[in-house]
Amino acid sequence: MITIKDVALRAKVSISTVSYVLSGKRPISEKTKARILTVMEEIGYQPNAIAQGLARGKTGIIALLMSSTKRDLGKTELEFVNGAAAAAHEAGYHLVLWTDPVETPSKLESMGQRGMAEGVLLMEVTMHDWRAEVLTRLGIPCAMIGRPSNSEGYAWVDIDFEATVACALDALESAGHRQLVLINQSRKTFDQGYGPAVRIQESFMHQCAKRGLSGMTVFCESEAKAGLDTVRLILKGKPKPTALLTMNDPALSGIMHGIREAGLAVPEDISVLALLSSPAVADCYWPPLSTMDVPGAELGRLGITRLVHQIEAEGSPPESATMLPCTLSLRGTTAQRKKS
Amino acid sequence: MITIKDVALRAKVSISTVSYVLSGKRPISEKTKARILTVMEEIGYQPNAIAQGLARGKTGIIALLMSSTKRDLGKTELEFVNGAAAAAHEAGYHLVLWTDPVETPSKLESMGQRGMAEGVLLMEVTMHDWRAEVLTRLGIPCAMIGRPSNSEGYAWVDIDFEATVACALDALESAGHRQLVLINQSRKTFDQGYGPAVRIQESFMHQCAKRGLSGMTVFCESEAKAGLDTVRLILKGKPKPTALLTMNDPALSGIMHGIREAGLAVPEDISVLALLSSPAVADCYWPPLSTMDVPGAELGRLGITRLVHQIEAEGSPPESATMLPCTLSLRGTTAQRKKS
DNA sequence: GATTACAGTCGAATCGCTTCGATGAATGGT
DNA sequence: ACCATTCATCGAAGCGATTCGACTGTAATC
Repeated sequence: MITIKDVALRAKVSISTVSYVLSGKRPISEKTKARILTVMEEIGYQPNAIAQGLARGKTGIIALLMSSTKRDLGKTELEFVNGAAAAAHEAGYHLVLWTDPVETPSKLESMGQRGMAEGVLLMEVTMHDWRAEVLTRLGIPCAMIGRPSNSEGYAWVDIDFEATVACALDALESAGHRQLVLINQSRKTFDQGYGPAVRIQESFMHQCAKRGLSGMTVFCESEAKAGLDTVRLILKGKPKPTALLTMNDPALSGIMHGIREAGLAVPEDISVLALLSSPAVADCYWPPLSTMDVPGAELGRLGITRLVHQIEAEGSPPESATMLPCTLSLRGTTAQRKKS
Repeated sequence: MITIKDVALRAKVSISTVSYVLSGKRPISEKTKARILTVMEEIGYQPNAIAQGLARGKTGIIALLMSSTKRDLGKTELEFVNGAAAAAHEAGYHLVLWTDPVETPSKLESMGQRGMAEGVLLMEVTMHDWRAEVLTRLGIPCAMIGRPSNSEGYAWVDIDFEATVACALDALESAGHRQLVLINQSRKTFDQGYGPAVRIQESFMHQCAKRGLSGMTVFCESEAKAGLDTVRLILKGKPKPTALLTMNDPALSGIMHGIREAGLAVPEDISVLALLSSPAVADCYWPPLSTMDVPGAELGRLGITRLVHQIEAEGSPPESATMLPCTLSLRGTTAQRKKS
């Protein structure tokens, strides 16, 4: 391994001088600087990141903590990761993946206190998530993608669920729809306090009431079969909905099939709008789904930005929390309500 | 920060004794050991990973190098990551994501030589990938998911394309299909030497010839619209295929739609088998797609296993390279050829 | 012409831990 | 009773950087 010592020896200067050339924290004459730089080039010197980490007490590593409950990442989570990785890189940090489930505070402590990561970005945050609290107590900077019910004083970014629902309802309402059903994720997911499931449902109920729309919600396991069953039940019900909002990508195929099975056409007889989905999913269907797309990459980026702020401006309060709305993409599954 | 020194002071032993308790590399009396362990517990000591890394010259970090060409990961790549992350954790390593594009050897060198990662796992390997070569020259252990044309002497795991194609053709042939078309990815992807695109096509042509099947191949951009165009062209052609094999998930929706548009029913009139796909994608369609699923997670795990072997058994030759076949899932888009 | 001020450089301490060699005490064989 | 082991422990030297204080000239100030 080529060390700073080799450079110093060969350039006939002291180690510290080499270091100052690198950091620029003290003036070094142009002549010396040029000589040192040349030597570095010649012997291919690269400062050792670990040693730097030890010496200056910062490692340049950010941990991405995923899966408090779920084991695998989905398409959307993946976008968080992509966005976060890009942003971390731009901010000069490495991103390490912590995928091991963190069930207990002490486990989190043992991961955090080992000094590898300067900060932690939390994903899949639930309503009663304790991780940010534990980390903060340990003095480890952290930020969240998503937020717990008590998010006061923490750094986070999240989807603006209220705005997302508002946007979805605007579109549907102006197309004449009055009878709506929201197909949420499973009851279990909801009860576990999964933020999107809880907040979308809350906003939906609240806004339907305010607008005088008939809005029902149902839970549905995340798989095609469950979607089929759910939709059968819905279409058997009394006031048939003219539009379905879904929060459950894995169930979509069953849902779409169930609708057709009932002899209904999409979007002529019934509209379908997938919330918190993505273009990639939308394009799997025919007609392509109308969706409200999660700004995954942006959330990832923003999460890192917030975290880096926490790390570098220690002491100062977190930057203002940010909520990003999903963007509406009307494709082929939404239409004006049929005058029947 | 609580250091080993604090533990030593409080337990009235030397620093080295504490270290030996932790590593077990020298015998320590039960009494002393117990006392030290107690102190650690009391003051909540956690060894500093960075300092350990510096001192023993190994960091416990593995880098996952993605996106030499593509910018974002897809579903399958995602599974690699998941599998790799899990395996890395089990082997006691951290996984850091290197997402910045590595266009030049020197860029790779500068990343690698900084001593942060002990080894590198390469993803999205193309036929003429130079990264493994560069890393090997630098003495940095590496392994690949996928393989270049000259894979001799490197550690890699890959899909067994030959077996995958064989399995697919077995299924189709025994269902009476003789006229096949393979819809590959784009010509550009193929020309860039993307392994799966090249090898599947090779195997397909070769095996069709051997079996006396009529096998054509076409390129198709990775988007729904291109799929539609491609399928229109195919169905206009002379000897109409009775089965389509696809290697292009993003184009699938267009392909499926194009078939229906031509008045054909799947699977009655024409079978569709998606190669290198996944259940999640299959379930988006109706009927659910028959697929050959990539064992993504296993490949990720195996890649890490190979890499860890490289790291820990330095000098010894790489373990035998492994190829895993995709598994056939017959769902709703394949059927016996219609006797017309 | 003595004084102050920097620019430019060096040496040594430090970060938290591992590990080698040395030391002293206890054990065992004869 | 003596020498050779083995056990348990300590001190000190790294690992590869950063950074503080000190030192040496040379230029500017009064």
